[in-house]
Amino acid sequence: MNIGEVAERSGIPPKTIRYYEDIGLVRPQRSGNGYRAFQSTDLHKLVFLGRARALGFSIEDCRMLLSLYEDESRESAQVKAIAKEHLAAIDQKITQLQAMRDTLSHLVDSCSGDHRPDCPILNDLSGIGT
Amino acid sequence: MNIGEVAERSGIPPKTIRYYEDIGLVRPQRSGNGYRAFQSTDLHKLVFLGRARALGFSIEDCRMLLSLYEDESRESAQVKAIAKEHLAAIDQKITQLQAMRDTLSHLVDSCSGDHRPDCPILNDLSGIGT
DNA sequence: CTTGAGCTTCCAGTGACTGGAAGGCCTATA
DNA sequence: TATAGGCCTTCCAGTCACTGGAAGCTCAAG
Repeated sequence: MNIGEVAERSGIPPKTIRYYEDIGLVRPQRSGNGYRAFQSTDLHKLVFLGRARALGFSIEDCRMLLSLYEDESRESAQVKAIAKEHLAAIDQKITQLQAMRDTLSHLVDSCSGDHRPDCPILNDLSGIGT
Repeated sequence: MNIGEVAERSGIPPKTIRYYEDIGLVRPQRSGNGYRAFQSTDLHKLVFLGRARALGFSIEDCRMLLSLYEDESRESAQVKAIAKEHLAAIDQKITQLQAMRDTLSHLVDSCSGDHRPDCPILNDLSGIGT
C-alpha cells in the first residue's frame, strides 16, 4: 500500500504518517521507486495510533502502548498503569476547565453586553474585585 | 520597577514578561542602563494578562481584551462577545474530554491489570471491538 | 507526450512559553 | 579595590504534534 491508501484506511493524514515515521512510530519498507510500502501490520499500527491519540494519549504514551501491544509477554498491569495515569490527567484538566467555565459564565452573566463601557468582566480581569 | 519586581508582584515570570513585550502586549520604558523600567500601569496590564490567561483566553483574545480595557469608549457588548465565544470553546473542550474520560475509564475498569498479557485496553485500541 | 495526481524531501510556522549561553550591570563585603 | 553574586540584557533553540508549502520525481491515463 502507498501512503495515500493507508491514510484513507487509517484516517491519519499522509503528513502525519510521515511524521510518525520520522519519530520512529512506524517503519514502513520502501519500494524500488522510493515510495513507502506499507504492510498490513503498519496499517494496524496506524489505526492503533489513531485511536490512542483520539483518547488523548501523548505520543510517548502511544510509543509505550504500541510496544506493549507488540510484546507478547506484556503484563496488562503495565497497560492499565499508563491508562490510569492518563485518566487522572484528563480528570485534572476537566476540573481546571470547569473552574474556568464557572468563573467565566458567572462573569458573562453579570455583563449587560450593551453599548455602555461598564463591564464586570474587565473589572474582574483588572483585579478590581480583589 | 525592574522586571524581577513586576514578576513577583504580577505572578508572571520574567521570561514571560519579556515574551509579552516581544509580541507587543506591554511596552515598558527603558532606564539608562538598558533595564526595563515598568510603570504601575504596566504592572496593572500584567496582572490583567495573568488573570485573562488563567481563564484560558488566548494571547490574541488577551490583546483585544487589553485594548478594550484601555478604551474608554468601548461597549461592554464587545467584551461579552469575546467572553461568550471563549466560554463556548471551553464547553466544547470539556465535552470532548468527558467523552475521552468515559471511554477511558470504562476501559480501565475492564482491564484486570495483572501479570497476564490479555488486555481489553489494547484490544480496543487495536480495533478488535470494531 | 503531456497532464495531473500522487509521491518524495526539506524547511518553516503554529501557541505560548521555557531553558540556556554569553555577557553587562550593580551592590556588598573582604 | 577586587571580587563574588545576583540581577539584568539579548539571542538561539527546544517544547508538542503536527501542518503548510516549495521543488522535484514517478506513475497511469488519454
